[in-house]
Amino acid sequence: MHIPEQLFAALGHEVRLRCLLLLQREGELCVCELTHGLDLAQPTISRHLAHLREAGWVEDHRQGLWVYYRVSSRLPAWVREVLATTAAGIVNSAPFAGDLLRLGAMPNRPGARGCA
Amino acid sequence: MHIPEQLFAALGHEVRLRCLLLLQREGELCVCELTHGLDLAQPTISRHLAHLREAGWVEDHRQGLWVYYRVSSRLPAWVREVLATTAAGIVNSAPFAGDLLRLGAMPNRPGARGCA
DNA sequence: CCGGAATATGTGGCAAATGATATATACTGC
DNA sequence: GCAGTATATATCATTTGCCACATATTCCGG
Repeated sequence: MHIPEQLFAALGHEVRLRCLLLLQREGELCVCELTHGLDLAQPTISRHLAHLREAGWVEDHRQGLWVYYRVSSRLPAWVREVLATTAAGIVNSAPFAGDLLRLGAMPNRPGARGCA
Repeated sequence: MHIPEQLFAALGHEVRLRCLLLLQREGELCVCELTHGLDLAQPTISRHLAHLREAGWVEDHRQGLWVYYRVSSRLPAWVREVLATTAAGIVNSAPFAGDLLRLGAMPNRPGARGCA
């Protein structure tokens, strides 16, 4: 859909904004990484990811047991620019900076490194 | 306040986004100009302007009978950039383009031209 | 002080978002 | 097919947001 006010409505919730910031920075993350990074219950993360998915801001693809999310590849240029500007503007403040630290310190991350 | 998710939540409503876009383009507008541009009831506009004011997006000042609103001068640089990017991205699509046209065609506009 | 114009706020009802918890689904390895 | 892990969805209670309408407030001119 990509309706402008729906973009901001989606960003207008702390959990979704934190998720999108991590995805914008890391490129692609599975649900358990987001759950660990934000330190929230898994259903909470899944619900907000579903919200972002239905609004068209993220895409998901399953890979075995894990479902990976990333910022949608079909966004208008101005939307990508808004996301990038926002990420740069808030990445060093709470709670976003802490999310990145927690994610970086997460043990047994799945993915390319084959730790799981 | 300028808490990121509160800023975005304020934009997450069509009426408020349309108001903010007109303000971003025109610099300063009174309530009756916004009411005419969006073609909505005055209490609707006032209510959403109050929402934007409380979120920190706009400032108002009274000048006689009219109350003028403008984009707040104390927004962080990245927020102003998000707003400018958004405005440029959506200004040519509905309903935003129509709002600008209606505002431009409004008769008896108050302000510097002293028409009222 | 009074009437009228511009703007703001109060109220009631209702739809939608949220949070916490429980449960269902999808996949892997055996 | 079974057990276990990862993820998604259902449910319920609560809160929040919104709309339409009525009314209040602020200000100006006379």
